[in-house]
Amino acid sequence: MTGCPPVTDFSAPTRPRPPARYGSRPTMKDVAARAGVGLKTVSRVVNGEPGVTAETEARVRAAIEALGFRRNDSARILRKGRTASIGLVLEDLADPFYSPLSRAVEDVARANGSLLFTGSSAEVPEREQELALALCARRVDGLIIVPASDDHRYLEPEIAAGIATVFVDRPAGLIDADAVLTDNAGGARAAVAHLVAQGHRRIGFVGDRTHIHTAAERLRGYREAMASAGLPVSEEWVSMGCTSPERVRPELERMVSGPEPVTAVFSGNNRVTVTAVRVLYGRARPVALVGFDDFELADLLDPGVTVIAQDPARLGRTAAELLFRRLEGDNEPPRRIELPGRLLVRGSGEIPPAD
Amino acid sequence: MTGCPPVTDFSAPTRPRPPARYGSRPTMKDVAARAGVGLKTVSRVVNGEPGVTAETEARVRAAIEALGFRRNDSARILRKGRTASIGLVLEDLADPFYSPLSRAVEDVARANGSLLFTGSSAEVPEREQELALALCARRVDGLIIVPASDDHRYLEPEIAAGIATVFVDRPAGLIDADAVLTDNAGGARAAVAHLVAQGHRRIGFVGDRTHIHTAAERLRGYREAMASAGLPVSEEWVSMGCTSPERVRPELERMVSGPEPVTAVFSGNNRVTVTAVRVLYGRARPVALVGFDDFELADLLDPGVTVIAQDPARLGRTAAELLFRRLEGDNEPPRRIELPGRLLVRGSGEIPPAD
DNA sequence: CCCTTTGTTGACAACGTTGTCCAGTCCCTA
DNA sequence: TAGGGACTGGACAACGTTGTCAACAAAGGG
Repeated sequence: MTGCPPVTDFSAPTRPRPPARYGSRPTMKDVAARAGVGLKTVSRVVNGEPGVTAETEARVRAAIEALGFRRNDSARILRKGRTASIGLVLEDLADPFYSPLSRAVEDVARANGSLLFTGSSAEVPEREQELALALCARRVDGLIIVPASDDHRYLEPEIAAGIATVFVDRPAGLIDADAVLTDNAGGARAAVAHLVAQGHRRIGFVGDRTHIHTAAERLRGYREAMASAGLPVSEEWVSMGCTSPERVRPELERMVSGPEPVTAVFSGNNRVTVTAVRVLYGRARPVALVGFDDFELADLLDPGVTVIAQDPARLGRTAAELLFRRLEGDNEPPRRIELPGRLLVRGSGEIPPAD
Repeated sequence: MTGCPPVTDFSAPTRPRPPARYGSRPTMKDVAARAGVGLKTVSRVVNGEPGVTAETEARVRAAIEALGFRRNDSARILRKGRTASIGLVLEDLADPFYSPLSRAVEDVARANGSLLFTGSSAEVPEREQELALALCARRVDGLIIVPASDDHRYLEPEIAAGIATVFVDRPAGLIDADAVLTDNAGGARAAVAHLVAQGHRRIGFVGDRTHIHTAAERLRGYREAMASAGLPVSEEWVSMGCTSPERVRPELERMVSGPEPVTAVFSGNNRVTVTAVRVLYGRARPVALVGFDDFELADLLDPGVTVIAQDPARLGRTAAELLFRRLEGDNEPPRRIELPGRLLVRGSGEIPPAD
């Protein structure tokens, strides 16, 4: 963050690195020559295939050790067809929400003997496409994508060619594909119903851009819950497109101090919630708050923040498991799996209406 | 977390997935045949090499489009030697501390035209080795490792064979290799000096297992700062090996209520700090707290938590940049880069001594 | 009109591995 | 001693791409 120069320690020169020529690695042929056996025999030893005398195997292993040989998996992949790797395209690797998700995907991949390519789209549709297609060119066996774009037709040839694809957190656009989502509308309904149950009648909603699927769904849930409680919704209480703290803050100020001030706010995501805490906490007239998405330390604040928690690890695990089922030959039509959200009651959502 | 079954929506069957045979993808040969040109001409078009008529190129492109061809990078890699991919071995993908670090590494990789393999060691040394060697077998061009083991001699043949390797957050064990670290001892000294400056004389330290390099360094910094302030350290005030909240809690209780109670605590990492907040906040006799590592919302608590902040994004960026310099042929002897920590004053570290 | 130059194109080997298939060797039985 | 089975080892092609090099056509100069 700051411009402080790094403290660099040029320690005493030691073993100088060899010139790092790539082709200098020994191959099976070299091992075979050194061990005085055929090429295929080395292959057999390396892959633990049967049909090699203990004595021959020992000779081969000695040669491997001596030369520092390691099998070149690129060549192996080319020959075998399967790459034993999958790709994960996230919206933003730096967002902690995706940490448990990535980890869960990795665990499932590992259990299935696969390595994991990871990349961020940074919410830029072109970058998502570029990344996904680069992974396809590497011939990953499958792809797990948190969409940043609304149009995934570019993946059709890839899917047709057999690259299994599962979307997470948001559904695919314009193609019919597997998706694992949180029940956003249901979660939003639960959040609003909870506030209604505390006696609130004027409830605000602050959310992200409408074209983002999760944001739209949560808005829908909000409206449905208000409607089914028989409560009117003033458009003054709804604010979409709040992508940064600077946009959230004035909207909230307006809602709580207008002619018909809201007594409770339902915030549409993590970032909005944090800003809402900063704005709403410590006001003379307390405002109730329920947020969508849990965040670390939400329970340490005073009062704790009541939220609808998603389970990112479970999203990731479910998606990865579905992916590997597909890779094992499951040819059922595309499936949509919705995981429930959970209401975590911590205090901020239980503040009664001020009037 | 809960055992709720997912709500599965079997939507109407649509385009049934093709049998997903891997070998079914068209190759350059197929494209060449369809376009009525030679193999190499297709290669030229795909790679944007000069020497192809506009008319021929159009024919080739049409064939590519019609067949849904995409270059097989596995084969390309085998032929060219460079994989244009690097590996990142983390201690735990699910730890949010590594999110910005991963992202920074990814950004640098992307800028250098590389893809990123990611994996977690889960702090298990064998798993770190297994993962790192698997990445080497894939012939990644380079490796960035957050060590979980104390012995990295297993990497010597790989490094000798030209796989550039940079360690982050903790140095390599028993080999001489590039490392990018935070100045842990320096940060710890700054933390303790800050508490001393507030008038504290009995300061406790709670840290992770001693064999973890960062924990040991922070302990060293604590002792050095106490010594240079001329303050004695009772061993009652020092507690290492605190890996879980359950172990931290009793240690803290003991320190603040013993015969010589500490008036301030320096907590050795993120997780310890969070537990310390839970234990220490709201006590009748307030205890000052400075933590190593920043965490989200540390400023929202009351009082805000004073910390020594690392800059994980900068750690990642620096390591990745060093790695790519090595890949470009920088053969200088291994380097150790230490980045400074920053003291963020928020309140908890400025509580004066209670007595 | 022939020779050279320039520009376009394709045949072929190579990258390092694995699958197929055949040739030995050994031992056992007839 | 010959024949057969079981086991071990190796030659060779193939995976899909790119680098090398040579062939060929068109164009330009003498």
